[in-house]
Amino acid sequence: MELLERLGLLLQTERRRQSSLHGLSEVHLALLHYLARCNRFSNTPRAVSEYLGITKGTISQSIKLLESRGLLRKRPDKEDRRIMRLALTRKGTALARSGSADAWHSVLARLPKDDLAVAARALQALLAGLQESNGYRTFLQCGTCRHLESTGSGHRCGLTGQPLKASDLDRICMEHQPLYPCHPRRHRGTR
Amino acid sequence: MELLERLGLLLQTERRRQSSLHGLSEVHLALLHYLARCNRFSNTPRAVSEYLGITKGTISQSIKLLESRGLLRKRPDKEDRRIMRLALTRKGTALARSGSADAWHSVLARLPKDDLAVAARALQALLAGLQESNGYRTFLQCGTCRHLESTGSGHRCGLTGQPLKASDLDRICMEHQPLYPCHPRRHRGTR
DNA sequence: GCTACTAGTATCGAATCGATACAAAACAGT
DNA sequence: ACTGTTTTGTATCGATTCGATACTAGTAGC
Repeated sequence: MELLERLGLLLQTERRRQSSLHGLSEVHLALLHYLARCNRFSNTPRAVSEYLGITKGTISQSIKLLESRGLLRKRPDKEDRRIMRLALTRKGTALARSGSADAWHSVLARLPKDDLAVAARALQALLAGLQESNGYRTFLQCGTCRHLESTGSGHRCGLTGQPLKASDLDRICMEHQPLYPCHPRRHRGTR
Repeated sequence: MELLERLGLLLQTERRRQSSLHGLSEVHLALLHYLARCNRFSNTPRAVSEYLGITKGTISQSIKLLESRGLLRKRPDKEDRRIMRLALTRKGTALARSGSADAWHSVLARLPKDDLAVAARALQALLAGLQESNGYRTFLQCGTCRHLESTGSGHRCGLTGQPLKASDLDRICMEHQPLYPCHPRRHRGTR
C-alpha cells in the first residue's frame, strides 16, 4: 500500500515543519498531539512510549524538556505512586491545536462522506488485523471499543469500570480493542 | 483522521524495528524501500529528500553510509553530470524486500476487495487535495498519472517523452500528477 | 519478610538532523 | 564568450535524539 506509506510520511513531514516553527522536534509535537487526544487512562509515559514506538528513556527526556518549557505538567497518580500523569497546560493545548490539521480537514470535508466511511472501516479492519498479527495496540477511540458498555444513564468502560462521558468516546485509549475480531488480547493488571 | 496518524506511526515503528535488526536507522530503510519502488526518473538524492521530507545534507550522508555497506551504487548521470543516479545492489534489493510488509499484505488480502478500492480512491483524492493546498508531491505510480499517454505499441510519459514498459506503470515517480483535479503544478525544466 | 515485576529516571556514546557554506555543472541573458 | 543565476550534490559543525544499560521507587504475590 504505497498510499498509506506516502500519507504517513506526509503527516510526519508536516509535523516536522510545524514543530521547527516552535523550536521543537517532530517527536515533541507528536507527543503533544497525543496528549491532546488521549483519555484519562492513557496519559502516562508508558502509553506515549508505546504509541510513538520510542523507548521509555527517550520519552522521559522529551517530557522533561516539554515540562521545562511550560507545555505540560506531570504529577504522580494518587493510587499508584509509580505512575506519572501527564497533562497539557493551556499553552501546550494551544500549541497542539495550532496544527495545520486544518488543511487535512478541509480537504477531507470536500470528499464524499460515504466513501470516507467505507475507507475508515477498511483502515480500521487493517489496524485490527495488524494488532492481531503483530501485537501492536490500536490506540483508537473508546466509541469503537469492545469494552464499551451502555448503562442506564450513559456509558461505561467494561475494563476499568469507570463511567464515560459523551466527550470521552472520541478520545483515544491505550486499552482499545477493536469490535469485530477475534482473539482477545491478554491484558495484565486491572486498570 | 486518527486512523491515518496511527497507521503512519505503526509503519514507522515497524520500519524502525526491522532496521535495527540490520544495524541501520529507520531512515536508511525507508530510503532503500523508496529506491526499490521508484522509476528511473526518480532515483536521485533530491527525489529521496523530497519523498522523505529530509534535507539534502542528511540524505547525502545516509547515501554515503549505505554505499559503504554495499547496499547501493551511485553513478553520475550521463547527460546532466550534476545528477547522481542511485541503484540498489543485489544485497540492497534483498534487504529492502525482506520487510514485514508481508504482514500488512496478508492482512490486506483478507479484506473485501471493493472496500479497499473505495478506500484507495478516497485516500488518493486526499493526497491530491493535499498536494494542491500544500504543494507536496504525490509520489505515486505512473499508471495513475496525468502525463501517461498511450501510444500504438504501449505507453509513454508525456512529460519526459520516454516510453514506459508495463512494469514501469507500477513504479512511483516524483513528477506524478493525479488525474482528477485541478490546477496543474508548474514544473520547471523539461525532464 | 522476600522475590518478582512494573513505572519511570539517569547517564553515556553513537548517530541523526538541520544550517550554513561550498563546488560543479547547466542555463539564460546579453 | 562571459557573467550571473539556478540547480544538484557534498562537507563540516553543533545541537539533539535515540537506544542500551543500570538504577530507584513503588506494587503485588507468596
